[in-house]
Amino acid sequence: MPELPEVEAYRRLAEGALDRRVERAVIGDPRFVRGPTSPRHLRAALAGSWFGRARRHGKLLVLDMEGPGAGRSLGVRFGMTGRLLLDGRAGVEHLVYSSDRDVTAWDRFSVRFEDGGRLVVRDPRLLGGVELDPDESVLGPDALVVTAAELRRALEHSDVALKTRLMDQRRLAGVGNLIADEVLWRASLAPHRRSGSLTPAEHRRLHRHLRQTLDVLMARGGSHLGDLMPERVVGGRCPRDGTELVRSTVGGRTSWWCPLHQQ
DNA sequence: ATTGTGGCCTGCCCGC
DNA sequence: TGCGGGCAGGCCACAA
Repeated sequence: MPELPEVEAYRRLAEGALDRRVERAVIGDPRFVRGPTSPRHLRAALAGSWFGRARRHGKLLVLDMEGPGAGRSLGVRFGMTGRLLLDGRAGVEHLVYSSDRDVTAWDRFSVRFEDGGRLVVRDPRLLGGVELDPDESVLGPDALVVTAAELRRALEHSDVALKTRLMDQRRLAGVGNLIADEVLWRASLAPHRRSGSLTPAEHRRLHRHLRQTLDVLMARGGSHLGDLMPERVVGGRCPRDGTELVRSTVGGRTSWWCPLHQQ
């Protein structure tokens, strides 16, 4: 599913859409337009402009506009099944929990450029969305570049479960359910640990594994390519020590973890 | 302010 | 073979 590694791949793909004048935007499903802006207003804001920059903040892709719409930006969220295509090419080939089928009915939003190319957001389940001028100030530091001090500030002084806090996009932006399980497994920390209970050594360990895990998953090409992922099934075993994994719900999310080495 | 919960959305998988 | 129930989780509205 689109967590930070996928959205980063989408961002790189979207760089191929820069400096190409928009002929028109096509709203495939009005429900996909989020925020206070109407679909009609969004179309008007995009027509004739072009994107000058493709940025990523956590799981949010931000396309800064130039030309008539200079100063505005288009935010794209991919939910758990969203895919980005540019001129028919996909940013990510495979998405777990989504469908890899080529169904144009799932094209919820697209931008047609004057050169004839298209940037398409394809999302079977409509869990993503596009928003004009998304509020980025509500997002925590990006997980890919978060410093140890920032991560500690995001986690300390809280009785909430560690995993819940890691996935709170206002505290730390970019970590979703699969990556949270993978990082905690690598860092030997139990998902239900109180967020504020980490020792300085555990803070350092978690920060190191967060950065390392994101690097590994981006190199492998997806958030679903972690070492723990194949074992996130009934009867799955810890790849490190062979212990049968426990499945529980933490913060309303399905969590798999090793009861032996994650504490 | 912070935290928890339920609902949205729909393709896909499994069991009958 | 077709059918229906359950499942997946990011995000948001809402409640406490």
